[in-house]
Amino acid sequence: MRLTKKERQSYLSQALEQNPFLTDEEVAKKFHVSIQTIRLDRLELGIPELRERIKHMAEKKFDHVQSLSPSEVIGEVIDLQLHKNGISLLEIGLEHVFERNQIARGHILFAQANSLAIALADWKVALTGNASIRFIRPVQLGEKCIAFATVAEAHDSRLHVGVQTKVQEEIVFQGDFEVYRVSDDRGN
Amino acid sequence: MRLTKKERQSYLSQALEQNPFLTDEEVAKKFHVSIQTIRLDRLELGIPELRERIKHMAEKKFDHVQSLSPSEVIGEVIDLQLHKNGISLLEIGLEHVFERNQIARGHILFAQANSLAIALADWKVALTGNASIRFIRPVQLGEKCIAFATVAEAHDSRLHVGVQTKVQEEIVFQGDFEVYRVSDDRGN
DNA sequence: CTCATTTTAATACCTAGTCCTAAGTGCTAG
DNA sequence: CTAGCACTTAGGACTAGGTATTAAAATGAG
Repeated sequence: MRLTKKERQSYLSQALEQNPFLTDEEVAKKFHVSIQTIRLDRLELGIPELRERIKHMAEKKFDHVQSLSPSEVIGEVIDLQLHKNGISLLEIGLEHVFERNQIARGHILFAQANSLAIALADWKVALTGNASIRFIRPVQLGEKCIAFATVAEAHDSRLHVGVQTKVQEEIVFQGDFEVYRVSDDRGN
Repeated sequence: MRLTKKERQSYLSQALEQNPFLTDEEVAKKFHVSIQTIRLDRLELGIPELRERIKHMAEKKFDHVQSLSPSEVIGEVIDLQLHKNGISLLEIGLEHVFERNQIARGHILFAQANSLAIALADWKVALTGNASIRFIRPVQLGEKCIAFATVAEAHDSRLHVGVQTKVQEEIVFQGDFEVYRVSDDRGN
């Protein structure tokens, strides 16, 4: 016997995570055991069969594509009063962090704040002009960031928005954004 | 007979595009024809079976996730002298722009500059502290952004980096980043 | 040696198909 | 009216990649 049951099962879940397209037969050969053993393993580990795995992936992708294109909205706007204030929520996931240390990349927090600031402007086309920002403490994987934006100054075609992002009452990010309006067909 | 063959086939491809998870049986009921008819239709239209459709979707998603996690590297670093200067290239694609007007979202340019600034620091863990930035002109879909970063000040654990992003000699973005070092196990 | 765990085997069944042959339906042109 | 054609439906055989169940081996530990 090569591996113990536990070892095999741990390798199995790894392998399927890395390549979900493997059939039971293929992994069975890899581990030099019978198909049935692999199936028992999957059963115990609660890993669904190939087709279900694939289906779930496809469903996720489908949801994703339907709901938000990757860069379109970072964070979920949960409250918004145009030209006044807004709140956006973002849970830091694996796709947001440095692999090495599980700390959220700066531009993710920036993107959340920036998106919110732009959403505050009730203009067809709004862009960011200047911004000055401060990353106060690193944000870890899994933390929920709540960005609070308030309009400090409002002009015809310019908005000054202050954004504070907190994790559990603790400020982690602060930024001032100057958002300006574009006259539709390109402008500025 | 409800629909002609052509009509049915056109609705069929539409329906499957909109919801690729439909089985032949389900659409057969929808169109009040037999399963065989639907299968003939798919054959003629070159539409693969449910499982293949789903698999292809999953594969696409998989490729995506494998190649670049959306936030990991924004822009391609083409030149880098640690603690001195660096250059990064980014071609604005569909995934970077507002749908409405094909202008690159601010945080994309920020992300490119931020990634480059952090790459300049030869530290295991480097994070952005403060930054002040200026979006000088909107960047359109398809434009190639070249970010030039130079270190203005270098201390033990802090780096001041200036970044200028240009599209064909024209400055579109400017930022000053303060990058700081973290003593490995979390720190700061 | 014996007992429990682990592994393998064998069988029936499932879904969502493919591929193939055959037969039925509806309409049109001679 | 009927032969011919396009279209539709039906049926059977086979497929992959399983589930679920039962049963028999193999193996290791006490």
